[in-house]
Amino acid sequence: MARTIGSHGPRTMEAIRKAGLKLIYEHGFEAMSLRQLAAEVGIQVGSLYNHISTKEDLLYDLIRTHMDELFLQFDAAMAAVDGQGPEERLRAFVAFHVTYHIVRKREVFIGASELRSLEPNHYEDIVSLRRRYERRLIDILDQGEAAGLFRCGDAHVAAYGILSMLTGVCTWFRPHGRLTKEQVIAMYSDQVLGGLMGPRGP
Amino acid sequence: MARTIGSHGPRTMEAIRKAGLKLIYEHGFEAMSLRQLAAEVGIQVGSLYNHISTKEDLLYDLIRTHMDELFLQFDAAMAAVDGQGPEERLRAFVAFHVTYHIVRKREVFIGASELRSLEPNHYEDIVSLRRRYERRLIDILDQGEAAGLFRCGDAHVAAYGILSMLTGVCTWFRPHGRLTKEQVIAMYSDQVLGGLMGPRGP
Amino acid sequence: MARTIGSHGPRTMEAIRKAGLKLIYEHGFEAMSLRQLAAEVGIQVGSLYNHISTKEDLLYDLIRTHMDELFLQFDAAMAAVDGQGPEERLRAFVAFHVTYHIVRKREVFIGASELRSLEPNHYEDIVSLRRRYERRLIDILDQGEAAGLFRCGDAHVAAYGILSMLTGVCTWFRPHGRLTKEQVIAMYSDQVLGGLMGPRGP
Amino acid sequence: MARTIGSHGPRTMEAIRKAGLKLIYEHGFEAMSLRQLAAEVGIQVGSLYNHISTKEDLLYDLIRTHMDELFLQFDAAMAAVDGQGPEERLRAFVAFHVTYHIVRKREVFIGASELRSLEPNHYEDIVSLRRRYERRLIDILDQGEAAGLFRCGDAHVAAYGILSMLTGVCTWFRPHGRLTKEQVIAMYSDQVLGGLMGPRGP
DNA sequence: GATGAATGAGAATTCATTCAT
DNA sequence: TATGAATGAATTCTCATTCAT
Repeated sequence: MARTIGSHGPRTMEAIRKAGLKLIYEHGFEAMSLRQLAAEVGIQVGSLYNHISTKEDLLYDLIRTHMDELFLQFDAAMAAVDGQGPEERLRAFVAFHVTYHIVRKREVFIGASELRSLEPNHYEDIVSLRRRYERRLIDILDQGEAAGLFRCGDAHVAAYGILSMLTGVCTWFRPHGRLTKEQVIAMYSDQVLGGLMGPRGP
Repeated sequence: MARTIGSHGPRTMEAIRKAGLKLIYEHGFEAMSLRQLAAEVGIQVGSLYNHISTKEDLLYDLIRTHMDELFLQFDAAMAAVDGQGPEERLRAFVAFHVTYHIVRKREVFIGASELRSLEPNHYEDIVSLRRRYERRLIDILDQGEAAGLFRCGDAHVAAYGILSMLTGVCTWFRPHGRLTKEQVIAMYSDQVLGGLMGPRGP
Repeated sequence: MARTIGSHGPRTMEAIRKAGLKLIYEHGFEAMSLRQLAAEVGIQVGSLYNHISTKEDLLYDLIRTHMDELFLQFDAAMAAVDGQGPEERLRAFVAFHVTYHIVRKREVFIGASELRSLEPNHYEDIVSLRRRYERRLIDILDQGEAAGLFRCGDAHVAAYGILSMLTGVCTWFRPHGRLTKEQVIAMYSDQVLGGLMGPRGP
Repeated sequence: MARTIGSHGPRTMEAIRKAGLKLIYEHGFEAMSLRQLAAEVGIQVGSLYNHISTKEDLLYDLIRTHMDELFLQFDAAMAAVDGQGPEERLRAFVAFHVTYHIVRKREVFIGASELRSLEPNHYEDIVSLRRRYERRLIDILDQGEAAGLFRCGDAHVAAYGILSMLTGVCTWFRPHGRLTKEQVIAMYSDQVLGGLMGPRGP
């Protein structure tokens, strides 16, 4: 007998993506079995293959979609400070990055920790998108440096440091914890700005 | 850990640890098979069990050893600034943390990304060590805050941010890259100190 | 066979038979998947079942059709030498068999090598048709033996040998190769006739 | 718990080869599952992989071993007629080929019908051995033709015909059937020799 | 200590087939 | 008739682990 009633094609695919996101986040991509995934979705293992072509392909799909969304939301967020100075733009970047990494913490975590499991082509694709995103921050730092506002030392290294610091929130931030998202953003904005504009060492 | 006394026993165990470190770093713990490991060491799979009791046990051994080493070296490094002020101690912390994370980048990476694969007991053990290490930094921040030197907002969150930023070096730092380790330490020291002592936002 | 009446039904069924013939010849029946078959035809897998009832059923249909055609053409070919002597009839048999096995090499190949995959009933059906065909040759040999023309030793065994020899052409004959079909027929006629009428061993 | 008592390594491998030969002959390579094979041997499926590296590899091993044996026995058989004339050598060839194809009918059958399932490299390897074997017969025919004894028409085509005829015995010969192996050899020797030395067509 | 052969569970993937739309 | 999504059993192969030798 075929087909349980309900759950049409697109709906099933959406369920697979959702379940995949959850399970990969919780157990890691290698550790997640398609058995688990199918069970979570409520279909048979073989039925997965009506929607995905490969386990790796699901991973790529999730990460790629996340990267696309990242750029989409980034552009929207930065549009609000278009034409403004490097300080305002850096503050906007911090606010956006922290927000996105809190709201999409699972996508973000997977997108950073499971790259190893991508096929070479897919790997290259994602890595180049990540570089392009880093570049966005580096550009802001360069502008700030050019304007005599920031002292970065090295814009690339400063950017890596800032990104690492901000991205960390997806690890420890708890929605109803001691601090609100806004407080964290305020703190980290000060810390980042202070780091680039503050006093130099001994 | 199943360290067995014998003729070339310790030597073999050391080879297993070395190979395990390499393979787990390269492929991830789940993705590394004991067959690969045995091949890398140059023995048969079955022989591994004369030295380890479990695959998971090897992972725990590697991480635990790394944590012990971390504390050992931390204590040695901080002894040099014993009795000095928070700023000197924070600079010493930055220097130590960056150095360790560059030199032991594989241990550090595994110790952060493969915790998921530990048994509950082992997991708790390592996580509490990590918390204890974080605590060391938080203490410095607290002292700086108490002394009116630092404005952290929230010492825990500030510490997480600093740790994330500094730990990032194990991902991107290349020994013969554009910047030396010392330059990176100088930059990040300024950035961290500036972040805590610099101007506040709008 | 599940030939369904309809608009482009027969055309689709013909396409399925053609594609099936090709794929089974190339990969073997077990190795051919219905997915491959559907793709070759240009429809979806499920749609195949509007035309066939079973994978095995398609195989039987192909082989059975081939056997029917074999007898049809055999009768037509032998009608031309009706009433003539065993030698002429044997030459006609050789010419017919070689021709058919060159022209229909895929059907012939499948009809010999994929019998194993037929259901018991279908298997019996085809095997009995094959025996009936062999019988046609044995009859000719018997007549030649009775007429004092041939010395077969054992008509069955002689027939098996002749059939094997002639059937072999479907394996190695290439349409534009060194020899024409007519040359092969001439050679093999001589060889077969010589074998039955030639000198006896030591 | 590991290992059932008995059945050491080489013995197990021999059992696998024997069971593989039987099952592939009976069901075909594609249709034989490793489940079946393991069950026939009396071990678990996974244990097969202590002895073979791949299902295809087992097939290659069986066929390659058969080809090696074929040449070994061929050389031994032909040594007995070394230095004799083409007629004696052809009779020896017929006797050898028929005998081998009766005694090793399963190896022979597999070696002809399952080539499709070999990897390209393995396929090439076996096909070239088969060509080399055909060459042995062609050489005899060429010598007979040169000596004015045989009229082949085309030595290659004649050889293919002879090989097909003789090889056929592995399909229909039954050890305790109507004819003994010796009778079949005698008949086919006459038929082959007659075919090459007998009268030419109309 | 090392080896090689075993286990049994589990991996991803493919298969023929069904059927509501 | 065709489609797409489902089933459930089967496929080859890999895994960590055990243990007699």
